[in-house]
Amino acid sequence: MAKITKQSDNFAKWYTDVILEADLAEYGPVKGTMVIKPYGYSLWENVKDTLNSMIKESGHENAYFPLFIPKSFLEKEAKHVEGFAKECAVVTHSKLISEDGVLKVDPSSKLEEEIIVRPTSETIIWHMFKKWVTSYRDLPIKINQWANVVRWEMRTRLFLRTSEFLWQEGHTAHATKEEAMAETLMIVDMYKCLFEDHLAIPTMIGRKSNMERFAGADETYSIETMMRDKKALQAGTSHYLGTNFGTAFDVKFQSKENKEQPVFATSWGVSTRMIGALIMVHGDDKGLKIPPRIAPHQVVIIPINPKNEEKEKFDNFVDTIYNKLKNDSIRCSIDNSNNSPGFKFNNWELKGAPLRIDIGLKEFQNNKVTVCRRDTGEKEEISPGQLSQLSSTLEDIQKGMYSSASTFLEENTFELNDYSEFKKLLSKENCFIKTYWDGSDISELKIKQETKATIRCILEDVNDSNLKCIFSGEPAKHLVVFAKAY
RNA sequence: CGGGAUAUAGCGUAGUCCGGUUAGCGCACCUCGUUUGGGACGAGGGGGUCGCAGGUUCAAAUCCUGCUAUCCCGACCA
Repeated sequence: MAKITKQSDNFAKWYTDVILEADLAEYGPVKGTMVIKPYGYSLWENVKDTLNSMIKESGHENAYFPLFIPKSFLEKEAKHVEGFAKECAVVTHSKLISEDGVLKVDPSSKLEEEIIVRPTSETIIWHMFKKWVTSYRDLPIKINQWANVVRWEMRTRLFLRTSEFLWQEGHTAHATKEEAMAETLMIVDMYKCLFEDHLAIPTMIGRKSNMERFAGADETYSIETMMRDKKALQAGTSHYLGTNFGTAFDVKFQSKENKEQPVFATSWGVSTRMIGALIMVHGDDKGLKIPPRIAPHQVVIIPINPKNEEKEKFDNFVDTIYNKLKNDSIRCSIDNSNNSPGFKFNNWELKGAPLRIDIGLKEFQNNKVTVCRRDTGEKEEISPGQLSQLSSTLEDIQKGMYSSASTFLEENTFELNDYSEFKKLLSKENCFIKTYWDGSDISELKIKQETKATIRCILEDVNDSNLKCIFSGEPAKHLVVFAKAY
């Protein structure tokens, strides 16, 4: 049977093994594409549903904008062009001709204007916002869309970087800078809550440096997370776009005072990449470990009755247990597959189900069930009457997963301000390093070239002449966190 | 976009150097039986345009040419 590579042997291989073996996803026929299988998709759906209600509760409305974007739209915002030009799928023709069963592009169907498959939707959305905004009464507009986008990446990995991925992209338009900035920050908090409370993933949050900022943003805030191999993964971003897109698409509004004013923008998103984070933050050598709140199966029941003794009564007993859990709103399923118990135990550990309930003849006769925790491996016999405590066990697992991930992040985050120590530490192991930086591109670039570590985010600004940049020794402007990143 | 490797059943592979039976094996699958508390076992069975297109030859998975795709490593990126 399939065994997965140990994390310590080859973390990258472990990651791929887990995804394929746990049946989350598999490779699509076109390079960089991925089929998200039912188990992986239901995981995504649970996250999506949670986030979707947060988005709606915070006053946003869902809408849908087209996949196809005229090439000319992308040209309108200079930095945006620069950022995305190198990774766009382009539609140039609309017809194929069949020659002896071989399909060829019909040259006569060449498009007047080439069409871009959206790498993100700012341009098409701001094109529409121009039509929608004339007065201060039209603002703010707070739109979100769940969509797929395409970025033609050189190097791809399941969930982390695929040519096509699923995400949510929020786009808002505001009358003032303050309001847009407040929106940007509110979203950061929303993502923080999603990651910490639901995915049990601790975060490190801050602004991006010039070099790492989103193409077309004035400020990018990012949600940084630490994987088990101690590399950083940017798991979500929220951008303050200033008036860049408003200006590029000529969107203006008339104020109460009848003055023409520019429109301020934000955009923000999290993608299926977050599933990658989930895998790499919690997984172990047995496989996935999914936090109860988003687990497709919170409890899996494994009946063990090889000889079908007292079949009817036994099955009724199992059903009773199942129904009790259902009534407690626990996502629960019974594994009646033809596999041996041993296989099922391993398989559900691989798939990361938080709790397992074994019911054999032994339990049946004693009116008990055996509960086994994925996180600790602990087994406990309880009576059916005690099943109601499982909801709190699940919460306990959820909290435990968050706190152990938190401890891991803390234990592997160091504060230092000596460059030779910095280099020594990073050459030895991956980690997060908090340190001071002078804010210059040159220092950042040099550090990246020498250590491969990048500024993940700016934690805070500093104004103290005693604090010096770790690289240049010049007065420091920011406290930042460095790490090697995915 | 550079460097490397690979392409044989659903998956993993042997065979390729040195052309020659009906392309072999493991896993998975199907049937039957025995099993089942930490990845069960036996017997039987089905499944292959050997990546694609040409060429050499009496004969090509094997040699030659071209193409395509994927994987790994770098540069770039959510």
